[in-house]
Amino acid sequence: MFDVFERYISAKAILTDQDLCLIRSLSVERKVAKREFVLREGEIARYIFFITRGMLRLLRTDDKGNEYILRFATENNWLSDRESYITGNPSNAYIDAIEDSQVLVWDKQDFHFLLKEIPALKQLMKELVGRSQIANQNRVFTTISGSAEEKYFRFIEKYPDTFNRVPLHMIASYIGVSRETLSRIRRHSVNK
Amino acid sequence: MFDVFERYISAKAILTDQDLCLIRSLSVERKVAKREFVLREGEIARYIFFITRGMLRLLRTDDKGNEYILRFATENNWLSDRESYITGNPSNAYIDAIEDSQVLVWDKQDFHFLLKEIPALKQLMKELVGRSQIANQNRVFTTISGSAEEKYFRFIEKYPDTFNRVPLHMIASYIGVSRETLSRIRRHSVNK
DNA sequence: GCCTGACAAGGACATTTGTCACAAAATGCT
DNA sequence: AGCATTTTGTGACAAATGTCCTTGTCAGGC
Repeated sequence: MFDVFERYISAKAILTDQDLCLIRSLSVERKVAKREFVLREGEIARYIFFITRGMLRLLRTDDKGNEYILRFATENNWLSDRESYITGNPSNAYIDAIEDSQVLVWDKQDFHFLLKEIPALKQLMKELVGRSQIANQNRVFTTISGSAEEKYFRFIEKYPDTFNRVPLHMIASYIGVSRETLSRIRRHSVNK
Repeated sequence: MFDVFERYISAKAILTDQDLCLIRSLSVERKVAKREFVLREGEIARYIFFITRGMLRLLRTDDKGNEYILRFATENNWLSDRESYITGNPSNAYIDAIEDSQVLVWDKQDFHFLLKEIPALKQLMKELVGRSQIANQNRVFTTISGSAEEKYFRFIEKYPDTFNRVPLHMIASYIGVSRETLSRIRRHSVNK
């Protein structure tokens, strides 16, 4: 399981064998079954995850119990609830697996230690934060502009792999429309 | 003008007089008139702004020419188009002033130099990036959940000061509804 | 192999929201 | 003060979307 991570990190940062060893020594390998939660609302996000296999999602619920997916995360991606992770406050989000998955887990303290010891890792994380800023900005724009139909097709265009792996109602929940609306959109676009 | 910044930065980071001098020496003071642009689509964001007075906005347009406001930025806030600033690609956003404003401007290269020279500044910017991640995440959630009415009242609750300073159609453009819808919401809520 | 639950689709209807057109009020500028 | 522009509100209508409900299919668990 760690070798997936090793390939990833070696392509993104220049690390010594010692660095890798250190990172590995503080990591925990974990399997997460489909529908299993690794973070629940009210808990504090003490861990950062790297997905080596499968797919997880970050989601929130409103007062009526509706789910809103904030992020799909697949292999070779990092995941945590940033808000709780950074602030140390109880999370208002959930993380669970959409497919049977395998993840590497680091404790926040340990990871912080790694960042201090391994500048290349720190640099990589910084780059990723920058990218996530950009992605979030673009998502905000996508979400406030355009119709449900546009959002749907933009999603397919941008995340074709994810689109083919998750049920439609989750895509509805990601773009912020009801699943019935998504059904309608699909029906109408068949005719075209 | 610089004294506003000085008060801000002194409250947020521990800097020596030399640090401050250095920061100041690389800054440019600039007035921005209401409706004046400091960044246009297609330009590269080479500067980072700190607002000492007034209010600016970051916005994008769609193919139909509709405006979507991504961010309101008031006194004591930093502003740039992160995407263009980070990637160096032409921006797909605009920045202009909503009120007559005063800003401090740093060239990207210069600012990068400052970050290298002044760890406390680097640390501060890192914190701000973290907060913007959280804010963006929350905005995505707010935007995909709830009705126009909910979004409107959540905006007022969250940004009462901004609400009182900007025209309503800009709030509509921020939360992603038409201004007519906002008018309706206001009319109905008067009766309550 | 059967049964349950998850998933997708569809119809019917209510509600929300967008669009267009116009008017009133407020504001800024000279 | 007077004029132009901006801002806000409103009505009428169409379109989009949500909600509730039923149905059918399919896959996984036992």
